[in-house]
Amino acid sequence: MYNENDFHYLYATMNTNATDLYQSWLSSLQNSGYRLTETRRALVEILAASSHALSAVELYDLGRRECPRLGLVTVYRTLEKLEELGLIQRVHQPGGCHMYLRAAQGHQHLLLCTACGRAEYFDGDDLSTFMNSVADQSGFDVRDHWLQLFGLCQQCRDHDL
Amino acid sequence: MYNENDFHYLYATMNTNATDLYQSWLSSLQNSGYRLTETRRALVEILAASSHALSAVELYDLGRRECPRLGLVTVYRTLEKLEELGLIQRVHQPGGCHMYLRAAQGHQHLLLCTACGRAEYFDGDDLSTFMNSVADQSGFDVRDHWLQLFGLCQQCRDHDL
DNA sequence: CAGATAATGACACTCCTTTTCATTTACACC
DNA sequence: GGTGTAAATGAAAAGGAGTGTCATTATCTG
Repeated sequence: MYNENDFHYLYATMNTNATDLYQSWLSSLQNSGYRLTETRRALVEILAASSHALSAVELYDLGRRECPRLGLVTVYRTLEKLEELGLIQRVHQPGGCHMYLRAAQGHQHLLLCTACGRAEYFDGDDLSTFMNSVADQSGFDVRDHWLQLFGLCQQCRDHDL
Repeated sequence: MYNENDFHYLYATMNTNATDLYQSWLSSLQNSGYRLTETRRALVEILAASSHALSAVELYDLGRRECPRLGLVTVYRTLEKLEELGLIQRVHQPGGCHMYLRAAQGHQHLLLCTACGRAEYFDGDDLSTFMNSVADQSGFDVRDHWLQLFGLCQQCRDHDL
């Protein structure tokens, strides 16, 4: 079962995609006039590599491994900047709504494993037909949507039997 | 624009549907061994009649009109019980995730007006085809989903013209 | 290398929510 | 209808998450 304190689940080793993401996030920060500090690099690296949505405290604990002097305030401020730049986004789950994950690209939607907490994006079919029919029936001018799916990821299904 | 303190928007006069809901919620509470107090009736009445998701404090302020001695603690406990019974559910919005609304029935999904805050349910087309295709592609065993649409409701569109 | 200023971490503070506890109230039973 | 028991209430206090303040440190520019 998913254990919030088991960082093995929270922080996978960095793969090529994550490295690209890491570099591009650093560029984004720099292009927006933000400085690249050791602390910030560490936090960005963790977030870019994470396969799970992270809370501020989880990120704080992970960050302190590399920067023992890290303060929780810095974590909040870093999350704030990354969200402002559209690089990460908040993830809402039944258990809590203050977790952060790399932002969706285009029409991606979120798949969350209820057992291990893993978060994945999938490229959603276009839902605009559906949305238009809703708009017609309701009188709403639909401008945005959130779609999240919950279930068991491949690994957790395998473990179960 | 939507003003949190303007209760006219938050608490419409009770219509027939709301009365039915109110009565059935009271029965649910009673059937589960909970007692029907004056305070509880008032809070249930407000929630059943509300066209907007309400925060604890909003419910508190509305409740105090009928029960001036009402405490905020009671509001939290009442929300807890109603949620436990599946009568209300939390609504997650960009601005906050601690608002409550009557629970969705069956395959209903949520429509939220970003201008006035009005919340409506619509009977969603069955998304199971879509979900199956996601399951096939991702390896996830999809068990549940959240779908929320954001936009402008009819009234707010008219006002904006 | 030096100056300007962004970023940091410690501390204090606010806001939302939960816990504790004495009092009040609803319901079941007689 | 009274009466007893246990749930429900409200006040006060405690807990936790997130935000401001400020002196110090670090980054980037020139």
